[in-house]
Amino acid sequence: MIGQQEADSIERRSGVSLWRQIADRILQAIATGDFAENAALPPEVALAERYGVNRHTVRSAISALVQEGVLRAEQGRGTFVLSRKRLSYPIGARTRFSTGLQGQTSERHIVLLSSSVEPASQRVAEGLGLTRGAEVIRLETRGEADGRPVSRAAGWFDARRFAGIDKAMAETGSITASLARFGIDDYLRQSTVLSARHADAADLADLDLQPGAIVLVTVAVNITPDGQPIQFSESRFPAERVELKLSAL
Amino acid sequence: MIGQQEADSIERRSGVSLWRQIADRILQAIATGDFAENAALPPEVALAERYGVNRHTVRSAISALVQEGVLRAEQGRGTFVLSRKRLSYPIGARTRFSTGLQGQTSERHIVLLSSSVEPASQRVAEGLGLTRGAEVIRLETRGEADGRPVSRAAGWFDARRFAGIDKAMAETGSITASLARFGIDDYLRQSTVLSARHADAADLADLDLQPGAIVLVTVAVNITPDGQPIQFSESRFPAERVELKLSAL
DNA sequence: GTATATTTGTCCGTATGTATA
DNA sequence: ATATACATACGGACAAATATA
Repeated sequence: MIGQQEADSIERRSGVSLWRQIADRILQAIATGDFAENAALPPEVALAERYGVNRHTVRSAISALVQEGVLRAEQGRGTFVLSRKRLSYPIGARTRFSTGLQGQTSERHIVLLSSSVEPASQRVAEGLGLTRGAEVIRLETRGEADGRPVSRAAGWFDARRFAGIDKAMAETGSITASLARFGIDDYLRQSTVLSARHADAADLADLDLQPGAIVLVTVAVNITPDGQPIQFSESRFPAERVELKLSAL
Repeated sequence: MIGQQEADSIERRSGVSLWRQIADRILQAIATGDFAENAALPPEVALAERYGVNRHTVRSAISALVQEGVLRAEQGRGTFVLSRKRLSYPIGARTRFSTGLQGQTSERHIVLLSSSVEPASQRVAEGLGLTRGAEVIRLETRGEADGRPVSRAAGWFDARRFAGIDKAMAETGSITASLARFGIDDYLRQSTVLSARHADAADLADLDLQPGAIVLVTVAVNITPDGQPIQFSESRFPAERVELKLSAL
């Protein structure tokens, strides 16, 4: 026999593009365990030879699977099979970062990335019941669990009522604890709007994602039990690592 | 002057790849209105000449923007700028398709695509409080608004309690009306788990999407007011057309 | 620490296929 | 039918990041 022929070989002019056939073969290999989770795929040139195509054709297949969140390619290192387990992040009347992930991770915390004072944009002003342009404090945070980023959030607060919350946040590492310093013992989620999109450049950097990754985006308003809006927020979650579990609001 | 030089020309060996620079230029052109919504972009060869690169480099840029949900390429026709308005689909204690979209669309309805009887899988059985393998009726539906698909759902019901719900659904075009025939006047959303992923081949066909599109996925259980589970469902929403608005559960 | 090899990323050019106008 | 425009595939060259000797 001259030349190894695989049982389920790729076919030219079959109506299905070569790169798609190769991508499906790789998916199959992952499903059957031929390529284990977190394991490195053979180099592109090796795959090209195995499937009898040009390296660029293999690259198209890999590129598609990177987009689909199955693989991760790292220049100079290799291409790896991603793991598929997700954290379940609860969203409900009392959405809190740390307590929500309890039991799912051995460690979790919030890092304050930056804070600033700025005039309220239209949507922030609406959410907080302020006039547009009123001063608000903006806190940029990242949530991490077991060393991996699981959320990236911007929170806005009325600068007059919550002057110094940036300092409180830096010291406590907790929104809940920071609000407590201002006499807020309890707060509720008033509204949440949820969407999904591809990660932009900032998301990629903040959440350590690969181009093509998906982020879940929540835009929310928190209020006191008696109905005063206290926080407007936009959060982004890497869809490959997090799912959102809606509980009673 | 030999050769037109644009003010903000693309730069080689600037650290940013040519295709990314071109993608950003296209984004900018859309933002400034140079390329209007739903308008066709110039052909690839024209863009290649405009930016002084090979056609493949333009293709890389376009490909990235298609992935990002900004453009839509149609073989033989052209490449088009997508519109960015989204429907806001409410999810809450009483999530209903038709009433939820009222006011946002002039027309909306549910199409029953298929129905079948099958043994309950593990997760369906758990959701409905049945034993695994118990007979369940599965309804496949698509929600459409103003002629465009906005959701694709599979719903499972206990086959003994809801025998004939497939027929009811075909006649009424409404889950709520169908359940009413079985004496269910009201039902509540017990749980919802939300995730996002790239559309697979079935999603692309069902929802009329382009490869690389994102779908929001909800897995939910509906119960009667006294707590009996009646429906397990998995719904997929095209993220480019729908956002989810969480209301009180 | 440095050179070398490995591996993925970018860009070009060419040819051909396929869908649409 | 013909032309247009996007899609696929190949081949080559070099750059950039990483791993290894």
